[in-house]
Amino acid sequence: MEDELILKNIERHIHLEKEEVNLFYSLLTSRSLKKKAYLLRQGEVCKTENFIVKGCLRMYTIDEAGLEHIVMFAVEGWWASDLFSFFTGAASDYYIDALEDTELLQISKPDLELLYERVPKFERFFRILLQNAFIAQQRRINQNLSFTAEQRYLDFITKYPQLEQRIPQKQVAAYLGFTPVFLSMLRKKLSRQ
Amino acid sequence: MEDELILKNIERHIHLEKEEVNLFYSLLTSRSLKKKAYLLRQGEVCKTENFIVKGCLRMYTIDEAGLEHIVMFAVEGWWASDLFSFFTGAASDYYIDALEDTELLQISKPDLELLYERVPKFERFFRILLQNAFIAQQRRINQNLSFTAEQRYLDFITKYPQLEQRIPQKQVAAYLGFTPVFLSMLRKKLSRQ
DNA sequence: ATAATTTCTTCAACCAGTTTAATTTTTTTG
DNA sequence: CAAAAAAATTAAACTGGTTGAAGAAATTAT
Repeated sequence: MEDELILKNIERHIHLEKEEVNLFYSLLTSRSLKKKAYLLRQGEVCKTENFIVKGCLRMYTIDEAGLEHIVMFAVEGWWASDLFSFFTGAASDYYIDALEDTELLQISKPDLELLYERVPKFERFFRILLQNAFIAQQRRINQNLSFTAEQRYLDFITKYPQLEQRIPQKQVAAYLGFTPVFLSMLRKKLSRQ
Repeated sequence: MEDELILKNIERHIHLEKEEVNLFYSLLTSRSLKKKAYLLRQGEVCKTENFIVKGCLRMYTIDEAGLEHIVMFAVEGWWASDLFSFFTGAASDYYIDALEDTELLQISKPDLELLYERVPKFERFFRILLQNAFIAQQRRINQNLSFTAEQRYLDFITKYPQLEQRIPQKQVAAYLGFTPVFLSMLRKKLSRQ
């Protein structure tokens, strides 16, 4: 089943009884997104936490010049949502859309709160999720400060293995913070050595 | 009293009874750091959450080339610590030191856990703290991608008002991700217009 | 106070990454 | 499978930000 992936993901951090698993499953909604379909748009409130069963999402902004800047990618086994908007109920600054046909499992905020009440250890799990997201961001800030474009690209390849093969290169450039043209030059240079 | 600042900070998010305040105060330790003194070094575990009563700290890394890159500043009324190391018990990648003589209020992890047990709503407060730190980081990643150096500098001035007057300019440059020389040129250019 | 150290400024040469635009390759669509 | 659209490559001119070096200003230590 598809559900196995999400269960494995959760049981890396907390152990669940069979009934607790059943309750959790009963609160999940599955959803499909076609490639290019939006899960969230700027100005909307992010109402769900989304676990990716299959496919790939990106979260991004559009700057004044109309350029897209990608804050995160999420593939199978990852959670994707604007946690800020989800937690606070504020309008999101971000878009989230699908780079491939994608299947999700979603849990809404009221259902999550119900879950916390019935199975408090889920609170622990979602706190760990936030912590991990925090750490990943801190790492990225630091790398943007201390790495060259080339180092960032090489790090990207190892951090998101295979992803480069699945998505357009211009998306990689929009994540790394330089132009597609420059990425193309970089790749050429690296392939020569 | 110095304690008023930390109480105000907390009561922005949760309301406390007198006894709860007293318990909280009893778990705080105050500490002074002379300018240039370290609160945390790379490789150490961050054992406390630190509230700044007076002064200024910075959290930074040193890259292979020996350059310092500042991940955050923290002034009066802010919390500073390596949350990752604090939560997980892992060795920190960061240094934290004082840019001015600084006075802190500290709470250790065991005491924080005691506090959570006795006054569960503190759990809420520290979760909000993590959320806010998360949001601030997300904003910074996005700005590093979509803003020019000049925009980032102007944004810095409004986000950390007066801080530029308190610390050496080279620290500002190490935060913004460019050289002190370039910052000097930027300031000259901006003062002319 | 004076000396020593750190920080800031200025300038010129330089380099990493951008821009624009033309061409080719790949992917998507009917 | 053909046509259209999107993405990738290449090259040349350009710009934002760096480097190194030298002097001036400010801070710190004695």
